[in-house]
Amino acid sequence: MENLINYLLQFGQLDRQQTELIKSKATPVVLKKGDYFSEAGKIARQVAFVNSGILRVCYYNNKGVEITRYFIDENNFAVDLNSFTYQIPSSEYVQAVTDCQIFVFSAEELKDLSNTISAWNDIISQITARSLIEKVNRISPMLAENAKDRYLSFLERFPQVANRIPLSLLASYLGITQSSLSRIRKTIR
Amino acid sequence: MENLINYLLQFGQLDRQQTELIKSKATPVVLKKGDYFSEAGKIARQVAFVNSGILRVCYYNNKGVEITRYFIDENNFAVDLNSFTYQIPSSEYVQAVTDCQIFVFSAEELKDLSNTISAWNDIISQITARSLIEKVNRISPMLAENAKDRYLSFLERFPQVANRIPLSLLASYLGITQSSLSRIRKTIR
DNA sequence: TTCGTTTTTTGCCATTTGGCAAATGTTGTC
DNA sequence: GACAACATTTGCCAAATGGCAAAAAACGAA
Repeated sequence: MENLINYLLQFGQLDRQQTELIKSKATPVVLKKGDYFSEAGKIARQVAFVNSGILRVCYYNNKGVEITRYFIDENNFAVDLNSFTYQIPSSEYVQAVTDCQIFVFSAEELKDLSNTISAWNDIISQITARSLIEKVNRISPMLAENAKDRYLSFLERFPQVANRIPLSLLASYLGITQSSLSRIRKTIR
Repeated sequence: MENLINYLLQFGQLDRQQTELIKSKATPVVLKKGDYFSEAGKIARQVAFVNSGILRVCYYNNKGVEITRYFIDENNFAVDLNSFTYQIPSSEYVQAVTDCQIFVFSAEELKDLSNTISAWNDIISQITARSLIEKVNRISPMLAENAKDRYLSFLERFPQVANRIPLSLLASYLGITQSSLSRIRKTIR
């Protein structure tokens, strides 16, 4: 769980006792490709830290088409914030794109950590803000780009992700059809 | 400043003394259409609460084209979070789209509030998270929609904004050219 | 009102992307 | 290896959007 601890230490000080406590609360879980970590319609009761593998967040739009909102790769937290924070039913799925190892925290465990570790809330809100800012910064420029540039930007930013996910999901993330993405790939080779 | 106080009260309890303190820290500022609240290259040192009018956040992409990332209308905070939080030079502009009245807080004033009002940090991180989630939720589905649907969604969500901003800026927000947006409008009338 | 400036609309054509279905390629299992 | 299941590529054509420049409309100042 060193990845998790190192990640947290970026955002604040934690002594040995505190990191041990955090480790003791983290439950390792293995997800097989295709498994869901959380599902639309249910209330998210857990937070995950991705230790290895790739998750994606997706939903079905009003035309019934499945849309991939974003991918979550190693050393990032995955949580349906809306659902988890306000304990309301989720509108999206969190699914394993590859086999994954994740560390799971329940709401109660997080509460315990919050009560025991004074810096915890601050660390968590920093992580929350940073990861949301990242999402906005990632998605926002895409609107102004054409499909090819969106694909190239993705390759540049996530070279290690692009070749581990099926083309259909990447196309859905980029907001284009898979045939278009396939054609774009051809023009690049 | 009742708008500001009511907005804050959504996120936590504040007694009379605390709300008076907050009001005493807020500096009213008037921006004329076109004025900048903050600029790329500079470090954001202030946070604004929009009391009336509309701001927009924009930047120039690698082709030199001006892109409008989002609009901020009444009863929302405006801040370049990246720049303000980490005190690094900003990469974007915050500009008044219409004449605006805003209430401004400096970093020092916020610090004072944080030191005096125990609930303050919690309120601020809730506001931060909620407004970021909103941005993500707003932008994210747009990628999967065509231009007409993006426009219709915008109208539905911000009917009171659409007719106060120039078509060119809205087009840039929607990720299309202004001629396209003009044509889309025609098909709707 | 009138003139000059800015914003929006329109025409024309090129380019991009989508839709659909068939063909091809890939992978894992027996 | 042979097969089934799944993923990717391709062909064909239609629809959506862009680029550019001119026309029309709206706006603001004198």
